Amino acid sequence: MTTPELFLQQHAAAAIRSLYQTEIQPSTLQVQVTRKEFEGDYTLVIFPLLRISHATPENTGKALGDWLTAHVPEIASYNCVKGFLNILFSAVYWDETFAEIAADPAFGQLPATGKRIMVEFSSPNTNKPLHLGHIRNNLLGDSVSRILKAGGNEVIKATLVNDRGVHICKSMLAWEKCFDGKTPESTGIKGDHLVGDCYVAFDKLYKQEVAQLVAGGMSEEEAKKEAPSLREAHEMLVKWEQNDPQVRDLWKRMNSWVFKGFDETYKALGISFDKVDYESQTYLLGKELVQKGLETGVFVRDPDGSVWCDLTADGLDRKLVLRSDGTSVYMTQDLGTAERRFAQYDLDSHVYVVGNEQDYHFQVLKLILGKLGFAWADQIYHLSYGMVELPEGKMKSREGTVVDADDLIQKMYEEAKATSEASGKLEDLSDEEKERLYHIIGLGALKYFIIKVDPKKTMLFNPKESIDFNGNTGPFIQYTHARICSILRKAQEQGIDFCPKCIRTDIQPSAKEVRLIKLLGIFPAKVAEAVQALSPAIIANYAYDLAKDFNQYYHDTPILRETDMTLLRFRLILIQTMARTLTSAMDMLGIELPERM
RNA sequence: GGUUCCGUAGCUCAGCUGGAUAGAGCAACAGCCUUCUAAGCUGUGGGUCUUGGGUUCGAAUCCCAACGGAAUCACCA
Repeated sequence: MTTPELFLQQHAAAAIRSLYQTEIQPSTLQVQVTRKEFEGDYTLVIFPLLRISHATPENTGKALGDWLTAHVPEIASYNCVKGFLNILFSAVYWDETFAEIAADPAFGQLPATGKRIMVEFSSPNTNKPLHLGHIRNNLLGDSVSRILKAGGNEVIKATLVNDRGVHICKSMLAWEKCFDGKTPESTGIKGDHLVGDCYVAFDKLYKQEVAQLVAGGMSEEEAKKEAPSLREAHEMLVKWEQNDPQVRDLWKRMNSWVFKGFDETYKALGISFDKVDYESQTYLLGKELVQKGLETGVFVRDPDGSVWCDLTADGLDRKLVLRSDGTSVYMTQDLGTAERRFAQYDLDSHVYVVGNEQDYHFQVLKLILGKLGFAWADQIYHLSYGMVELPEGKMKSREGTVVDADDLIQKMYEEAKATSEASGKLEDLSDEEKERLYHIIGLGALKYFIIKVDPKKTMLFNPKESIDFNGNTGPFIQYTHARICSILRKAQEQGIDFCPKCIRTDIQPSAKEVRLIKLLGIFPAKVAEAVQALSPAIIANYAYDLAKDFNQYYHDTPILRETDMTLLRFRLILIQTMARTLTSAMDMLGIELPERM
């Protein structure tokens, strides 16, 4: 399908060839949607053409406009304001464009690229429950996966669970010391929260110890290193690495609590993975790469045995890839994991959804992989997203200012329930159906709220003002869809038959209908843009525009009271197409659209 | 200090491959439920697009500088 922009560019280029005997690349012509205060559908910007026409903007525009209306049947009329040539397409053109969209079952799906892409996201630590920051990560990762899929790619959703390290030992230690053998079963506390409580308890204990040491005359810096609980945690990590059965057992036990808790949260968020890696199984990867790098001179070994990569020539620092004791660091593991994944899955590219505090890390990762000679190094994308901040600033787990994921999801559900009950529109539904709806709506509000903002920007969340259900929100779009479904339901009850394949092309669509068709037509371009930018926000804002436009249309077009059957069918097909487009856009965001609410 | 990112209405955000008078929502105010769902629609007020230069016929958008904010610069992950 050619877009109106392309269509106009091509014909305008032909006009220029004919009028001025000049060849011009159609893509260099500037075409935009006409601003609504002017009459027209699309606007060709004339200014850049003046050096070809050697005439005033008005005369150039008039010459082009005359040529176009005379030679292109789809162009009905034009007007020229200053250097802007506003073009009106004929009704037939819009009908045909719309017929194409409506008849295309895969509208908005881009052609298959044959590429396989891995998207890694979520990657939680197993020492505390998920919070709002993780929600942003999860939603972005899930949505980007869906967008890439709509963009014609095969997508593998992966996560790397950070299940080992000192932080877990801290929780384990605190559990042994102060939790009297409490379990999720014995307390009824969700596993990840219980382990999170242990982590907090550790921190409390640790701080007390540091304070005591400082009171005893030690410097604060030294006290922070010497606190007995921290030493114990480190000893525990060493035991873990030596496969000490007792430590391993506790580790497995506590991790299993956490995994069970995470599963619930993922389920509530509607998120799943195709591939789950555990750091306890991958943390040794990458050591052979270090060896290889040493042989090829990419890395150098310092006298103390540590191995480094010198990136000063690239404007960065020296980066450690192996400690002096021969153990690996984060970077080592990431190098190895990337190599293994590309080889194992024959990936064409790999997206990492990780917060912007790791921008530097990924810059280095990419560089090193390139130096090691992997051709796919430049196919690694770091989808770097900004932090979620509270009005008081950053969330700090130690100060108890984190917004817990489970709590937030629950709160959204409750508000959806309260709002729905107040409206009283769902009384005939079963309790089960109602529960499902409250969940869909609450989650829709939460997801949309987070995903509509540009990933790279820091975003603000105010827990005191609950996430809105009015205006530019998920529920607004869900509501719009429910209204559309309601109309289609009623049309069906009345026995009106309409199928997208048989749109008559002799209808004069109203201005609002033309606007809707135009907006629908942009959708594939929006998908392409979102794929390119790895940004769900583009799709979210598009979906809102579509819903907003529909609501205005809905308000003053009495669709079901139309008596002309041809026009009625046209309208029904139009709103059916709207529903389909809305559904596929929201599907890319992972937001469900209820048929009523 | 080096590097990267951000700065648009009272608040939260769009717009950024340069184009016409900078857009939504929230909050405030005024209307619209006998008509397909009022989680909606219409209207009013609200802006030096942080500032200053530059490029251009034309800049919120591109370049440079300043100011303000964030991230990062570990033998942490």
